[in-house]
Amino acid sequence: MLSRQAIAEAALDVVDTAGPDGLTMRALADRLGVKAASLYNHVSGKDDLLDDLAALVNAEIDLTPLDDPDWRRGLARYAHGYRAVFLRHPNTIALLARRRVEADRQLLTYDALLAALGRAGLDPAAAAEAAAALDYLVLGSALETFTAGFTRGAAEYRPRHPALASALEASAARGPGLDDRGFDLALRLLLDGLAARTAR
Amino acid sequence: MLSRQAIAEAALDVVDTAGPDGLTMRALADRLGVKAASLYNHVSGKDDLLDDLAALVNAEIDLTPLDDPDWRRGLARYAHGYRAVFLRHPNTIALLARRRVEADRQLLTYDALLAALGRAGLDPAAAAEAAAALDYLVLGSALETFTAGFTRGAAEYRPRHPALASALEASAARGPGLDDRGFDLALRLLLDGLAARTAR
DNA sequence: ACCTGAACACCGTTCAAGT
DNA sequence: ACCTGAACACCGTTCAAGT
Repeated sequence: MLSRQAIAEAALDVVDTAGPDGLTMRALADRLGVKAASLYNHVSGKDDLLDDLAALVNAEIDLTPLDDPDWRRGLARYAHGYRAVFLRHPNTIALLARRRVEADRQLLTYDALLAALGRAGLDPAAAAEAAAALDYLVLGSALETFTAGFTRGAAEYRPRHPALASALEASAARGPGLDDRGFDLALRLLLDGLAARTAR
Repeated sequence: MLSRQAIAEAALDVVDTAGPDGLTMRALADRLGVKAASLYNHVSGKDDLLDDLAALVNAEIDLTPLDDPDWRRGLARYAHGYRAVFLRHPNTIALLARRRVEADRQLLTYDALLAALGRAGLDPAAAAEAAAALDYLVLGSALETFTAGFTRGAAEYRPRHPALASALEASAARGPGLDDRGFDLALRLLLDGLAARTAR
């Protein structure tokens, strides 16, 4: 009944609902109807569990857009899908950040991305830089959610931080989704720039 | 002797040397030559302490480049300085991510950035998107350090992940600093794109 | 082979007691 | 006003004991 797979899935559930700090071995065991000590028959410790969790989240990333013959459209779709995964599981980011890339699935993801960048016309060194840039953008946008940081209304910021107030106000007038628009803007400019480079 | 300021500075020291998990109230008190319970005379709890820590790290960001009459150069320098701060304190990122922006100094930072983007010719809504994009890039690049994730050599990746192996190999031939180059690339393309927009 | 109870050294936090 | 010792409910992890 209990298995690495089942444990990882339950862990993702717990993190999604209870936050990064809510993922304790005891809470996880509870969700699985078992005692904390039992988990150690299947994972060597919490660190090992987090590796499984990273693999599980990574497996949700759709790689098929990378096969799109229109590489620009493919990369845009891939990046959006990549970001959507972490927006679905925002609590995992702080938990999984700065871990080494070891899961097979994760290596596969980077390999597919780099291959796609190569087919787009970038040499391997340039592809590495572009992949890093894409990674930064996706993870940064999922990590930070610019908007959520500002808890007060524009009017409250106005007296002491007028540029901030105007920006939040003007952005709200365009509707919600400043984070999405900021990401789209950066992604578009990045892909524009890459297209200009491959054209040369 | 003991003060919020002294506690926050000691906390940054502890985080830098002992990692995010190493920052415990007991370890922090130890470094200050005091008992853990004493800290609660100055901060209301660990969460309060992390707010101070966020403000302290944010205060290291140099805002003077934003006054540069050459806005493109100014934004580039600001972004590099911003990133340098988090590269100096990488352990703080996972700790401070996804917290609301409440410290005065942090609000000031965003206000100054948005004002600079306004002077560059962006309307407030566009400035907000550009600021978000810059934020994503800086935090993502500081969070992830693309290179550090791959612990094995290119040769080891080759059989199963050839594009990854080639990219790592070609990048290493250009010298270390793939993370810096990836960030520089994304920043350049982003600023190029913004310049094209303000020109219109 | 796998689950459990009990124990270990650790957390954050509270609070009465000291000075 | 501020520091301390002791205690609380919690951690991750180990291990002998059960089945």
